[in-house]
Amino acid sequence: MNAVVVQLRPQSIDCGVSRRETACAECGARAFSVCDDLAEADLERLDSLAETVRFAPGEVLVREGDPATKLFNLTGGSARVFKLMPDGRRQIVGFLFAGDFLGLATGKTYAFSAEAIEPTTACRFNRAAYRALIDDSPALGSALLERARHELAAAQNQMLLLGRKTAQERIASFLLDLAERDPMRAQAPDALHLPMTRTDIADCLGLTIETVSRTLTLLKTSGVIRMTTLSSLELRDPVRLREIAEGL
Amino acid sequence: MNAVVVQLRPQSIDCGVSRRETACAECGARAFSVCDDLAEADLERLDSLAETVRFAPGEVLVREGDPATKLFNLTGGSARVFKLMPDGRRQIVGFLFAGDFLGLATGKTYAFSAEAIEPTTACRFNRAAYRALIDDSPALGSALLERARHELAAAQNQMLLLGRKTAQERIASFLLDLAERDPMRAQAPDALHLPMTRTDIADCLGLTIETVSRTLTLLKTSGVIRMTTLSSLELRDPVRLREIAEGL
DNA sequence: CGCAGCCTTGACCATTATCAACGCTGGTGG
DNA sequence: CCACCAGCGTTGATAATGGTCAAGGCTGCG
Repeated sequence: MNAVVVQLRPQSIDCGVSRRETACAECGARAFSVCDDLAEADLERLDSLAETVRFAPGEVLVREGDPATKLFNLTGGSARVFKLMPDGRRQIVGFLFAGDFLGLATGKTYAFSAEAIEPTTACRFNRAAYRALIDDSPALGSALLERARHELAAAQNQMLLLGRKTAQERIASFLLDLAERDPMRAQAPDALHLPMTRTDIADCLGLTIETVSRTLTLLKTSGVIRMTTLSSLELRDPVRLREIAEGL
Repeated sequence: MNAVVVQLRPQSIDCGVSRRETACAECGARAFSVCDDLAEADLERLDSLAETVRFAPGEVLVREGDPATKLFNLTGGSARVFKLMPDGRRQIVGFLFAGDFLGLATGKTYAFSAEAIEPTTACRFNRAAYRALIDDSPALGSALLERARHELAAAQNQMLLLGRKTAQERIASFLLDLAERDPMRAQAPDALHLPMTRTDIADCLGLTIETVSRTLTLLKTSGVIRMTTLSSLELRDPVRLREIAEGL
């Protein structure tokens, strides 16, 4: 397979993994090329651009306001992307998992911070060199544009969630979203791993940890979900959960 | 000026206005080319793709769920872009003004609806043909990617607003945002036109019309703004307004 | 001039935030 | 190996922000 750009899971295009890393152990089965027509020279350039980096939990990938010199492509683990207000209020604008790209929304400086949640590995690129490569390769450019479209659509869904949904609807939407975006480690169908803390979930959904906790208890009590441990649960009634998420 | 892509105002790249329309009366002074290197053949293609359309207030430009066959570029007036929940709850994900592009976040079907607020004119394109042109023209593609970046960054700011700001902070942010995005019709500096209804503002900020009204009254009373008519106001203390928006 | 639609204001209510206490759990050191 | 401690999560009581319901006032158009 001669592909720099691989799809690690549905609707998640990895635009950074170099050839050596294409056969990712975890997700190799799903990986397929969406960008076969890159020239050998481009592949060499990408290889020379990329470096593999590791982050411990809590470690900073990028900091809001810093000059945006690097782009990242998560190859393992997970990260939170967030914005802060001067008084410390935090809004998590997204979680990243293996295959997700960090830096699409980035201009001269980062408009958000990002931290690893778990031990995390990523492919790091020099932004300027990467952009030069995009300009040379229309296929890579349109793949990125496609990804930006998905992120924008996801952002609009999140606006609907934050602006108009109740606490229960938010939690239900969040769980379904997570199940769809991070199916890699599902041991069983409808099993779900929550690498992030309750505080992270609260800051993503515009709630407090208490409300998150109470709402999870509510869903648990009504039999829609079952919590196996603090960080893993089971969607016992995904259909009902979807109805709740949509406000039905 | 040989430019299909013109910048109508800072950070707003018009990727659709054909040559004939480049010298827009309202904003001609600010327009400049960001995409000079399009071939004459591409210009002809764009011309043949584009058609000018008019919308009366309330008229639908696109409807959520419909096949996405058209893209739009507003050349005058304004529009609201929104998502609906089954029970009618509405979230406005953005307002569009002259020079704004509609359809960036669009895949096979529209993920949002859009309606004209005022009498509105737009340049309409066939999506498939437009995408083909993008593939042929790297400059146009990267201009679109750049625009997608800005929209994504704006979406993240809106998430912070919806998830973590108080009613007063939301209104202040909204007014400042509007002042920045729609400076065209400013008669005086810090004068501001509100083409949308209170309901629109509420549905954009995740509030009710009553809260919007009360909060505007509050800002009026504290002397930060002054309302000239229902749909136009004056930012009397932009610095203080900014502080309020940031939660200081 | 009158009406319809939108906006404002007021009174009351509810969802969620805040404050507080307690419990679980995993890691560390005795 | 067990016990303690720190950090995170849960639960409860109370409070507040913003929502709901209701009435009245502009305003612009016919």
